[in-house]
Amino acid sequence: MTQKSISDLRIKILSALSDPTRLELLEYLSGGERCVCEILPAFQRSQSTISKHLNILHEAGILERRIDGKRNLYRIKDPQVFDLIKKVDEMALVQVVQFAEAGKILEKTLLQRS
Amino acid sequence: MTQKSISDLRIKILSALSDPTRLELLEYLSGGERCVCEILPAFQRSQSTISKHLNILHEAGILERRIDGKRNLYRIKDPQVFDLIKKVDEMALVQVVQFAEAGKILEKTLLQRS
DNA sequence: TCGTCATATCGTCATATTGCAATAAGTTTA
DNA sequence: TAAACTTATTGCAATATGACGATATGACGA
Repeated sequence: MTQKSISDLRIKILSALSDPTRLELLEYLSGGERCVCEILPAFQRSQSTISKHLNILHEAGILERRIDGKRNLYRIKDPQVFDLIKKVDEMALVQVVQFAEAGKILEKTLLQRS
Repeated sequence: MTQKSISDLRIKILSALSDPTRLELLEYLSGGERCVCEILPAFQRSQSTISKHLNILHEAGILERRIDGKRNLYRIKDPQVFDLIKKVDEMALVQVVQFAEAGKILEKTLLQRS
């Protein structure tokens, strides 16, 4: 049976989110359930690549899949994932701001010297 | 100059967190600033491996490094990282619970059939 | 200045990940 | 049942990652 320890799961979730295409997929699916046929034209990737990315998100328990006739529909399973991404963005933003401030201080220093 | 787009940064942050050793390092450092010489004996990994992991966390802006004499001290730079990990754990927990519940339902069904 | 301590960095191997084209599998339609 | 659709899966090449031992670097003490 598949081991489902919290530690393994959190690595799985974090790894699933560590890819730009997959983050874009989540953003796309934030608009609601979509079938692969709708997703494909929205992304500049091969069908197999998109399918695999969707599967990785599904395996991580982030997406849910539903089959309807010949279509496979994916949707966000746990919206908490967006809180998580928001948190990451906050952290990233702090760094961008710090970087910008460092630039200003450098600029000021150079001006004072001149 | 290093490009610092939010998108790149969030992938960097998420990738940095997608490794069990690095998550353990963060937990270890939640106790406060520690030098590498203290960290090493607490982990079953080679010195070069730990050093690299610390550097990845540093590059992602999660750790801060301070040199004091011949020692290198690392500490958590942005404690928000723990909120983030907590959020991941919540998501992981939901899945574990769902998994357990599914097991119970299965069990109940089997009992009813017998 | 030499040796030692503490740590980073390099070179290398094994493994994982990502991307694509090709193919398979399951549904619907003719 | 065959053909057409839709999507997953497979097989590979290219690249990234993680681990380790070996080596380099930088600070301190003798």
